[in-house]
Amino acid sequence: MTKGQDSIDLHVARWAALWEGNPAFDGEIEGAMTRMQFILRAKNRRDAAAFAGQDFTMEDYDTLHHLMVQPYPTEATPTQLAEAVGVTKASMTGRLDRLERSGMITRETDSANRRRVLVRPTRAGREAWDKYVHAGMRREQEVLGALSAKELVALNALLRKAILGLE
Amino acid sequence: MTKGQDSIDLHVARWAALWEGNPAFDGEIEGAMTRMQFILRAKNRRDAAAFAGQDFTMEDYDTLHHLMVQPYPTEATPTQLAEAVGVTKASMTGRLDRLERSGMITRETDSANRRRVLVRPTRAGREAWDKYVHAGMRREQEVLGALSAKELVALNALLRKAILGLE
DNA sequence: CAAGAATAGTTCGGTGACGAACTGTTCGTC
DNA sequence: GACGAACAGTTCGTCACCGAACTATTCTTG
Repeated sequence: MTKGQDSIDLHVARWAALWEGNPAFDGEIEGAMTRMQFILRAKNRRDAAAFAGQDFTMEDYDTLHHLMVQPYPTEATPTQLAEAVGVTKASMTGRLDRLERSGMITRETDSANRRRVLVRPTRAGREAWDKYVHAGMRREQEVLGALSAKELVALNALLRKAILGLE
Repeated sequence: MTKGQDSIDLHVARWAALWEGNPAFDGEIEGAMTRMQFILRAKNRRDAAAFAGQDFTMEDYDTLHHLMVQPYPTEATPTQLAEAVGVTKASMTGRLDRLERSGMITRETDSANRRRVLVRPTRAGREAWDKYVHAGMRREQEVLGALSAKELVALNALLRKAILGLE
């Protein structure tokens, strides 16, 4: 690869050639979206490899993780978890079924509002999370490892601005 | 939301509190990854909405799109497409089946290497792509709409650096 | 040049996600 | 305080995806 160019530069250049002179195409937008996708995919591949061939899956960890990091840690409802994780309530039911079956969480109907269900991690759940969280953070740091602390701050500033435009 | 803070700031602050004093946790890394996920999710939701309730699905478009933007446009193998799109070859077989059934592409075994299959868009395929590509770009521009041209360049510079560290 | 390794694509079985429909509970309001 | 709307969670049917096994070619090498 030419120095200073990544594979997405090629992709964008190729596409730009098809759109020559058309102002509707913005290579910087296309590049930014594609690059973010690329980076997240790299992270996901690493995660998948780390959990491959185990009984404790990436989804299990993902759900457990969001449970541990909730505003009121160690307690959340299925709907809250579904939103945090980014899946539907129906999918969350399935995920919680599995976690409950393997003894990682408990489900208890909230006595104050009997429609709600309170999900809590068990001791085994906490331990499973604790076992994997460090390696998970290490993988995240790996994929962004080329950036200095200052650059990371700058990156977050830009991303934050984009998000504020959406919220 | 406090001025200048996005929802991910809250998420990171909450998590940081759990890790107080532990240098293994880096809020900037966590923030950057979570924000990229957030932005791509926003894009994906918009795309899903645009294709909802139609016969022509988001996956159909996705596949067709990568076919049109290949190095040799209008011709690619299933494996190339699978890698470009980010699914397995098995999944790509299914996607191509559907596109072929609906007359968007043709499959022809390469006479020079009869293991390979050459995928090409039909006229209908090109037209379908053309119909959706503009709106798709508009959606991408929407989710990054808060950023100026300069900021987009800066964003790409940072992301590029991260990717070069991975490639 | 024959036999085994590598490659391209497909088939198959299983899993997780989704939207829609359903059950049970609580809220709102007249 | 009764009844319809809203809400929380689950169930159900369908669909796309994945890894592994399989078929058919082509490459390699002794």
